[in-house]
Amino acid sequence: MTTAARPMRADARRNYERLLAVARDAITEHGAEVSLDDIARRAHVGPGTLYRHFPNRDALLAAVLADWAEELRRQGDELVADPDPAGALDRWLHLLLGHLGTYRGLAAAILASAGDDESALGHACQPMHDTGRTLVDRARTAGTVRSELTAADVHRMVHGIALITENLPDRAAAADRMLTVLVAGLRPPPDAAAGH
Amino acid sequence: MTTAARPMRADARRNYERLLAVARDAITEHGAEVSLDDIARRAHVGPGTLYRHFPNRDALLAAVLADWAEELRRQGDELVADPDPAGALDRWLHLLLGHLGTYRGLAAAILASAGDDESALGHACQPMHDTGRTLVDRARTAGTVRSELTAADVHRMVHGIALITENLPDRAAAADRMLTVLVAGLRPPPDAAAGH
DNA sequence: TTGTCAACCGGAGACAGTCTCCGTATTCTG
DNA sequence: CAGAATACGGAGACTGTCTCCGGTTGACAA
Repeated sequence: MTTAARPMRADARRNYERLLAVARDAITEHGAEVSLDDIARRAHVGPGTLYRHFPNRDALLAAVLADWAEELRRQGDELVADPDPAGALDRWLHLLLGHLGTYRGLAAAILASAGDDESALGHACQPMHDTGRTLVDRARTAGTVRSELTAADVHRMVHGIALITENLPDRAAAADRMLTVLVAGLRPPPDAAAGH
Repeated sequence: MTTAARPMRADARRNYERLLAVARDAITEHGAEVSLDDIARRAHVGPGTLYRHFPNRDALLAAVLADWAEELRRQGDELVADPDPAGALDRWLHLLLGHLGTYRGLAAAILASAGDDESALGHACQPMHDTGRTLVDRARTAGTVRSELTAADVHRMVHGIALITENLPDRAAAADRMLTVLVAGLRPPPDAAAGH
């Protein structure tokens, strides 16, 4: 309909794959803010070639994260099928936080791209946001999440935890402590349903 | 002892003041990541002059934030004097979050400088961190904050909230919702002291 | 195989930002 | 007012982003 007018030329496909592989390594090693020209150099390709295949950093990130996002979507779908709203949400938040720790700078990039229709990364993360919305909404309906909270609020907070812990020496432990606080704080205050 | 070998030369003092004033405006308008060369230009001063007075962005930020930090310290001291540990901490976190919203990029800058002895900004924020530590420690001792949490954890989370809300259209409201979650989540689980 | 052309490559270079070096200018001091 | 101490400022080195376009390569038909 819109794309795939013709299969890629062989050299183009080669370069595309090579760039993707190099980018994955570079981002693993140096975080999501690694120099793009550097990736091009490491892939033995001119900057023009990189920018032709990936118009901007977001697009490259989105391509690198394709599997990542797919895995998250899959696991999210399982949780959506889980009959326990509170437990499923809890596990989802842990899952999400773990995934956000995969690369440095990832949470910041996703946060910045959220809600931007132009952003390839934003598009790539849509399933993730959808899953979150489903789980949060369901939990709120079940009364295990404060009524005033948006699904976006909750996701944003998880991203925030990833953000503020990513340079800590005891990252995982600190992130865990904070997520515990978040999960506990999500619940409505005990006397919320009592009054009136 | 260490500093103030001699009063500043008149032209130096003039430039210093002018840079500070221009920087305050620029940061208010464009956030903490505004171009330093641009600040120099606006102050009708060469980049060299700016960098002589403020060796790096942190130093400039620290100077701009001097009043800000002092005000926070003052209000923090009042809260330290408050006999109610839980209430004082609650008010402190609100206060802190409000202050962190003063300039865009502020929370990120402070977060990055925290625990760096070389950083002028880190040094400028020391009183803020001290106040936080006092209030959190006291509240934890009083049993209104989970025992596993560090004062740094709590501060970091407030910074996180500032960070993730700073570009939202309904910043203040979202920040409020999230701080409510944080404050609620800080409390130990109801059955924590019961068992055993 | 060869010719043709659309598709693709790569790198020069424009632009913006950080930060330094050092010849020149200004201020202070006696 | 002269000399010394201090400060100025801008050229420019460096890094990173991103574009433009002359030259090259691969796909396909003849």
